[in-house]
Amino acid sequence: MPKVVDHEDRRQRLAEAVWELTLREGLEGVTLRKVAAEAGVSMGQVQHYHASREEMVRDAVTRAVAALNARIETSVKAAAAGEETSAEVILRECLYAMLGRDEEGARLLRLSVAVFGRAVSDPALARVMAPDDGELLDLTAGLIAGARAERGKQVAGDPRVDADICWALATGLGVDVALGLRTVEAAETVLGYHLEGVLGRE
Amino acid sequence: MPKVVDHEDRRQRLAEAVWELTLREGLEGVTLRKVAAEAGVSMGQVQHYHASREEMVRDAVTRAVAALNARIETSVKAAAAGEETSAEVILRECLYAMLGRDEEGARLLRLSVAVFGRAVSDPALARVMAPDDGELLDLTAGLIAGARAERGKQVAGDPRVDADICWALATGLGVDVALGLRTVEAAETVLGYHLEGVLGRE
DNA sequence: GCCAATACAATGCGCTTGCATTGTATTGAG
DNA sequence: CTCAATACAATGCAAGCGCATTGTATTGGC
Repeated sequence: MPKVVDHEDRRQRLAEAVWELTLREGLEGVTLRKVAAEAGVSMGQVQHYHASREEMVRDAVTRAVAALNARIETSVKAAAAGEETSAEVILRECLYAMLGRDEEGARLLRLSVAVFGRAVSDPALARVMAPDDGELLDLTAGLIAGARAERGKQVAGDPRVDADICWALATGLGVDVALGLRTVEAAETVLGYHLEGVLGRE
Repeated sequence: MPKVVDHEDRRQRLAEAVWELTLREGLEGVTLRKVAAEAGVSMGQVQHYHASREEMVRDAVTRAVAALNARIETSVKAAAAGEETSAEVILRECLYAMLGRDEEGARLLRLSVAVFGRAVSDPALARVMAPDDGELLDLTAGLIAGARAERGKQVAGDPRVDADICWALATGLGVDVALGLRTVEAAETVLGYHLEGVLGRE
């Protein structure tokens, strides 16, 4: 009976306004009025789609996490579909995706770090940011094992722990990149150096 | 001519109140009134010592960074003064200090991550958080070279890059610990595993 | 055509915020 | 003792906040 609108589209637009504001002014700078202005809608509409500011932010963060996961998945598929379908290429592509090479990646990376900060004192947010239950780790461990086999070098070490380290290292480098303490290229070089050690130096 | 008070002590107490509030409610929860209440002083005193909220927060963060550096230095000296003065022991002690083993360390770690989040959209804060200009990296690189020599194993790799990786990894693990996604013990295990690879597996 | 449900828009309220202002108590120099 | 500088304490204020409320325009079912 009502005016028919695309709810998902509305929420996504609001979420993107929250992202933009968070990047520009931090999570504390996200207010109902500013989000409305940023999205170019009335404050009434914002309230209509979110019961409270807190819920609005949570929705925006949830969507950001989903977008980040989607990007990793996409980059893996893109690498796997290329002519070079070696495990090593996929592994690199997958890890580098976390360092914010392109613009959207950089935005999501900086957004993640901004949310990390708030999640320290907000368990609800921390839960939203929590990584997948080992699925990604399994995938990465498989890629590491595969890449080692490709190189034909014998390397001691549990692939799962090595995968864990790779992601933790990517996180640490990502923080530096997000804060402007390191360029993306420098971070990729460091991560590449580490991978050489993990896969067995040629 | 005036009433004589210890300015440094006043500022330090206010800074600690800011820390506590940041940990409990995030940086956005730090207000003049709350800081005054937390420190058990009047709001007038807070204003007397800080021209603005922003300057107050910056001072508190600066003091936190200094405290963190002091802790690393202390742990290095403590390790060097012990009976086991091997480079490897010092190296481990130094890196583990970043993971928040004791209570104060954990507080400073969580505080750092909280500030990271704000620093993404606040260059002035990012500058305050910026690490020392390679001094720490040089020290760590020296310890890595020393530890390798102790083990008597030939390991390929530039100690400086390896040191860089160690700290970036510690940062990544620290974020996980701060968010409660990893226990301190688990983080230490992972870091220890990485060090085995860096120093040459026995 | 009517009705009820939806999707907003507009306004208002109570509260909190950073900060300015003003008043006052304390001190050491002269 | 006087005086001026310091160290607060107390209060006030405009702005901005989240949220509640109310009004209105649009739609599809009957």
